[in-house]
This record gives sequence, structure tokens and C-alpha cells, in this order.
Amino acid sequence: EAGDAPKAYMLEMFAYPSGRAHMGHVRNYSIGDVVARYKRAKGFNVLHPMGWDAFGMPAENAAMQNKVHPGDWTYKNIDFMRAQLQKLGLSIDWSREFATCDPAYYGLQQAIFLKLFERGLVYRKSAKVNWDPVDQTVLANEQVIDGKGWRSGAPVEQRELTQWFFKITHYAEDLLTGLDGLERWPDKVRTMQANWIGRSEGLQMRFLFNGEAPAAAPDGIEVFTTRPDTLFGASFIALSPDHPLSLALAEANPDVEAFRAECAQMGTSEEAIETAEKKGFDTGLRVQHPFIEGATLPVWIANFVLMGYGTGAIFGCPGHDQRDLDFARKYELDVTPVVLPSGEDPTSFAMRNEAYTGPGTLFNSDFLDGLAIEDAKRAAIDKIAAMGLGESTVNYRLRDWGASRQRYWGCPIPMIHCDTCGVVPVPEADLPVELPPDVSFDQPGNPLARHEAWKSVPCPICGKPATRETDTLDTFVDSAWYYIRFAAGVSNDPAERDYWMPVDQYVGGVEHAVLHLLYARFFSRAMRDVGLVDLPGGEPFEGLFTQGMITHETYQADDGRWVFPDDVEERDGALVERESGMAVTRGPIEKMSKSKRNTVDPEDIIARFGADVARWFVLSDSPPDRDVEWTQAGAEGAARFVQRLWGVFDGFPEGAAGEHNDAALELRRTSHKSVAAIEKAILEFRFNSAVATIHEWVAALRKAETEGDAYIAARHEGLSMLARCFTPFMPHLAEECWARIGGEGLVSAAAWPEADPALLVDDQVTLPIQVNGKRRSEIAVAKTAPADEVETLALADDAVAAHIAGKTVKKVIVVPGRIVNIVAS
RNA sequence: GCGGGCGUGGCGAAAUUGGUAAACGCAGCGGACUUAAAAUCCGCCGGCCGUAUGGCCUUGCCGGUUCAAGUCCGGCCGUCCGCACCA
Repeated sequence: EAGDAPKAYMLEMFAYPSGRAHMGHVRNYSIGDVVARYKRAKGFNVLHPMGWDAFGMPAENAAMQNKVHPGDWTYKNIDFMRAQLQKLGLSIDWSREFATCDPAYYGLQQAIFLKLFERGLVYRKSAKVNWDPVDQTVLANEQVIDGKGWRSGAPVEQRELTQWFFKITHYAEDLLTGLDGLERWPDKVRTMQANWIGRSEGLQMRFLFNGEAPAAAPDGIEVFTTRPDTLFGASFIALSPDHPLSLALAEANPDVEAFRAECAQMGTSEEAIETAEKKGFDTGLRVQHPFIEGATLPVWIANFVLMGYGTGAIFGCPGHDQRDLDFARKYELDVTPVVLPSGEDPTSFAMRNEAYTGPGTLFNSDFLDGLAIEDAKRAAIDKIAAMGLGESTVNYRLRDWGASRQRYWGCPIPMIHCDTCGVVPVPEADLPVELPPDVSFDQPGNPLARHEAWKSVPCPICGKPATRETDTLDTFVDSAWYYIRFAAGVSNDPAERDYWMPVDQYVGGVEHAVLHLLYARFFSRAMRDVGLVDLPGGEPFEGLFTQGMITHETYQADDGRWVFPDDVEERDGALVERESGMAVTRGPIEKMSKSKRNTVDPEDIIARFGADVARWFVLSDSPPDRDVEWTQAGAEGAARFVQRLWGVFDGFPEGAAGEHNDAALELRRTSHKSVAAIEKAILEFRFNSAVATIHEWVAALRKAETEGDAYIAARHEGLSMLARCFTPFMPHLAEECWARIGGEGLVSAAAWPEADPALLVDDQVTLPIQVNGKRRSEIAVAKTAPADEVETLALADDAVAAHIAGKTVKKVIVVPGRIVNIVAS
């Protein structure tokens, strides 16, 4: 930080300390470092911190397998990985480093939790969760694979548990509209978040029972629909098997209970849902149609209605919803089309096999007849509202965030359960609630739940014996606000925090497009609203860049084993495994993964080629948002270039100096243009283009004359600029080169070179000449030559003359400095 | 099913206001140096015809707009990713 310079908060997603850095880390942090170093050279105050996302299951798994404490395992991994990252020469402020498992960090997190609790943004409720009976913990949806626990492989059970929730739905609308302002985010991520939030406008309304209402639903059945225009096509009501009315009916009727059990057995996996048959149970109840006097609709329980969305009940309109149509056909319910596609005749229109969801005009619909869909929606809503049966509503797909985990290695939830006072927050003075170190992992389940000494605590209100909450927070909470903690610095200073926030540029993988990035956007808003950060817009990350993966070829032996590429060799034109001689086939190029044995260890690469080569290669070939394939040949090419680059600097005569004059103007132009091109490419995250420009620039410097004052001066200027331009990419080599040509201080601290605008334009340009759109010749003209002069020159060109011979010139288009096109026939 | 991305040489890719398609790199080929090899250096490298100057074709496919289309518009095909019984 120095003076009034503008600030740039650069952040890459912090790492999970799994044990060793992988090439994905190298790419992620190299990308971020290029921008951070560039910003520093441009005079910005730059914050570029690093830390560790250190809580989570792998530490507990290691504890179970190797009898090490999760904390020891984690901090040992952090030490190793920090050393690895430091070898890469990243311009990181390590003084701000922390791990989320540091009590100092999670203590602050507990304080935030309590603030949000006070504000009603955290609450407790009973909900259905995925329960792994072997690991004895709740699993997130994404940890359930084909209905089984991702780690234990045991079939996951649905359990009703009391859990802590973050009220992310409070911000549903703001999280959605906020996306529009995130102009430096990829559209893909914005779209994914918008879909995840899933806003839909519609009507929430009641259907009244025909006859006596059951006790469980005295006011009728509440449904949500986005198609109130199709009410005249309604032919049934369907309840979720988990709807309160279904539950009530099941208690009285074993057949209903049997049907519910059948539905519960159905898998929740993708293909199970895709192939699942529509199934229903007729309750015998009937409700009144709101618009048709005397008409009634049967009430069914149906397996395809979700309790988690809307009201858990729908009205079925088979004419215009495919699921409803499948259901109606199966149980022989009425099918009445009410939207007529344009060009169809209402008297002869026949239902096809597919429900019609396109545009059209209402028919078979009394007062809605003849209206377009949108108008009919409004008319139907108005009428329902006038009848007092409902009103227009907005529904979101987004659910509140269930954050309780029955694990040890996480942030303890700072709550105490007292038989007298209920759930009581831990007083702020008692924070942090630290994890007890003396735990054992010899039994499944949460060690905190059986740690009596830790659990037992007097109630902060009444002082009677009480017990601590033993659940810990989902690790996504830890990463939802760490960037705010970084900004506050070592002393946790609010002024500093508010100075740096928001993050100007965030860099990470797309795999976090929804979960982490949505939770972070929620947390920054919630923290703002309880006064924990000054962030008017609420958005934590102004710019987001999602980098691609690193891929590598795979090899598979005939017995199915994956084989390390290094262990494959060619014998008599066939691929074999070196040790066994077994035949091997080349597999697809895939994301590096341990299971496919196609990883490359950054340690090996750094040891063999150096950190700069590793950085250069991962930035060279592909645009950073695309996947890049790691190849041995590519790394060797990068290493060759490093040698060549050093050679240009090393070849410069020591202590040489010269005066600029026009003799070396072209070389100077190349240098100044290159500076501008590299700068533009960095700003646009087109590092591969920056690399290409550096290649061309180096080639030009190598070819340049070595004798003469003007050339010596131009070369020195070029080398000085070049060293500063490639510093963000290869900082170590850049320091050597800078020192070699007598640069002052560290090149890492040097200012970005200024390109002279006068040297960015040529006096002469070569214009291509087209005849009827085909390039036929080119002419060299002065940059400022007037169009009519260019036209005359073009028409006088020999090759052009040959192509227009015998034709009439109809038109000549001269685009100054670009092209000339002659239209002739 | 819904939403989004991508399709350019043998490969990774450039061409970012519609204006010379294939910059730069990798692989390959030829040459120099060397007893030889490696390294290094020089040259060639989209396809077809031609000794050559050069000509024709070429950005997934079909059509359109334009003096001019990889780029814009319409319709297909392929591929990857995300979400998904969301009413």
C-alpha cells in the first residue's frame, strides 16, 4: 500500500490442504499472479493473500485410517503445500495467511453465526435430510451418488432431523437481480446461478372441498401454478406423498400408507426419475372447480409431485403439461385442451400424444376464450383474487441452506441446549468454542457427540447443567467469508477490511459456479446487513474468472489397470507397459486424476525444468478458461524458450550504451507495439496471446543488428521493456535478465513500461487490393494517404489491371488503413 | 426435457468494431554444424493443379444479408458442461 493509488484486491480460490499441490493449483495461482504482478507494476495498491480451506472429511478419514489427529494431519499438509507454492514465486502476502481450522478464524465465524441468529438469518427446523447410516452423518445432495453414500457406499436414508439453516431464501430476489450487475462474470456462471435460484411467477390458490373438508385440510387444498390460464383444463388435484393431507390420510388408511411406502422406495437418481412410471392413488376426495359451477375434481396422491417445491400440491392440466398427460392417460382422467395453437380449428382440434405448451389462444374456457396466454393468466388471477381464493405469488427453487454436519472436523456451532431455557447462544465473551483435541475415531459417528466433558456446560442463562450443540458447520460456511477476513489484515481492522473489499478479481474453477459462489454472495449480504462489512452493493467479487482444467493422456493395460504415462513405452510399433510388457491402449485425454493415473506432480516439473517453465507452460498454449493438455513435449518447448530468452539478454554487451536514431526505428516500433499488445492481452485474460507476442518480440530482438549505436540503444530499450513485460509470467528469470542488463532494484518492483504512442503507428501500410472480394494484389501507401489517391494507385496496379481488363469498374471501396475492394463486371 | 458453451491445418490455437484466414507454439520434413548422435542454427509445413509467376478450393452442414462473412441472420448436425418429475 502506498498513498492514494487505486486498490486491486486479487484473489484465487484458497486451497484445500490435501497433502500435495497439483497442476490445477499451479494453473490457478499462476493466472492470478500474472494479474496481481501486472497491477502492482501499474502502480495499484495490490492485496494478494493466500490461506487454507482446512476443515473437512478427508482429515477425519486420515484420522480413522492412520490414527493421526485431523489437526496434525492438516497443519502438516499446510506446511508442505505452502513450501510448494512458495517455490512457484507467487507474489503473495503470506503475512495474512490463515487456515479456517485456526480457532482464531472459526471463533470469528461463530460470532458471525450468532449475529445472523439474532437477525433471524439463522434458524433451526426439522427437515428431511440424506442420512448415511454407516458414517452416521448427514450428506449433502451432491455427496449422494445413485442413492448411496459417496464414501461408505451404503444406501442413503431419508431422515427427519432438526438442523440449523441459513435463510438464504431471504435474499433470493436480490441474489437473482444482482447477477445482472456482474458484468465481469462469465455468462455461464450467471446463468447457472439464475437457474439454481429458479424464480417463477404464478398463482397460489385454494381449491375448496366438495362437501365436508377433512380435518387435516380445513381450508381446502393450496396449490401453486404458473399456468392459471389453463384452469378450465384442470382435471385432477395431485398431492405429494409427503403432503400433510397425505400423511393424515395414511394414518387412517393402510392402503395410503402402502402407497406412500412404495413412493419412498423409488430412487432419487437421475435415471430412476427419468424412467419412473407415473403412479397415483385416488383418495376419493373431491374439490370444487373455482370457475365451473357444480364441477368437481378428484384428489389423487401422485409420486411425481414434490413436497419441496411450491405447496406440495398441484392441479393437473393434461392438455398442457406432459406429466399430467401421462398421468391422466394412465388413470383415464379427463383431457381437455384449452390453448389452441394458431392456425388450428377449434371444432376439429384433437389432442396429440404430446401436451401442447406453445403459444396460442384460449378456448373451451368460458370468460377466457379468445385471450392470448399472458392476458388469460392475468384475467384468471384477477378472478381468483376477487373470489378470495388466492393471489399471484413468486416461487423460488432455492431452498434454505442446511448447514449442520454430524462431524468433528468443522466449526462448532456456538449453541447450548438447556432443558429449561431451550436453545441458548454461547455468550460472545466465551468464544471461540474450541474443538476438544482429545477425541477418538474408533467408532463411526461424531466424536463430539460422545465427548461428555466437552459437551457438558452450564446454561448461560439459568446456570443449570446443559449440553453443547455437537453438530459442526458445513465447510462451505468457512469459505463463504474468508475473503472478508483476508481484507481485514493481521490485526482484523474494519477500516482496512472496508478499504479492500470487494475483491476486484477472483479466479477459480467452474466447479464452484453455484455452491461456493452463491453461498459467498449470500454471506457478504448477510454480513453487510448485520454491520460486519461495509459493502453497499453486497457483491463480494466484482470480477470472476473461471479457469479450465489440466488434462493429460491416459493409458490402460489389457487387464484394465490404468498405467502411468511414464511407464509406457513403444516396442515394435505397439504400446506396452515397461515392467510387465503387457499391451497398453491409449485412452482419452482427461482431467488429471489419481484414479486414472494421469497426473503430473508439480514437484517433479519444478525439479526438472524450474518453476518458471511450469508457469510459462500452463499459461502458453490454451486460453486460460479452456482446458489445457499437459504434454512432455510442450514442457520441453517452454524450457527451450527459457534458454533462448536468457540468450538474448546474456548476448547483450555488458555496459553498452547508445543514442536512439531512426536507423533502428522498426525494432523500436516492435518493442513498443509488443508492450501495448501484451498489456491488452493480460487485461483480457488472453495470456496465450501475450505469450505469442513475447515469442515474436524475442525473435525480432534476436534478428536485430548487433552493431551500431542506434541498434544497441534500441536493443537495450527493448530488453528492458521485455524483462518487465514477462515478469508476471516468469518472475525468477526476469530478475536475472533485469540484473544482467543493469536494471535498477528488483524488476518485480519496477513500473510497467510505457509504450510511446508515436511508435505504435507505422508511416507506411500495406493495403490488400481485392477485385470482387478476392485478394489480387497489395500496395504500400502512406498511412495518411487520402482515399482518392489510394484508389488511383490501386487501379494502376499491374495485377489489378489484369483482373479488371475488359470489365467496367462499378465501385471502389477504400477502407483507410485496412483494405481496398474494386467491384467490376 | 430445459439452459449454456464450443466446432478453424496432424495437434494446441490466432484473427476482439464485418476488411489479407491459419499469427505463435507443438509435432513432422529438409538442410547446416558433428566421425556420429544430442543440443543449436537456417528453411518448409491447410488441400488440389502447376517447373514457376500463379490459379482454384478451404473456418461442422444448408441457405441468407453485404462491395466484403470464421465473425451478422435463419435452419440443421455434432460435441461438451450445468440443471432436471420445479407444477
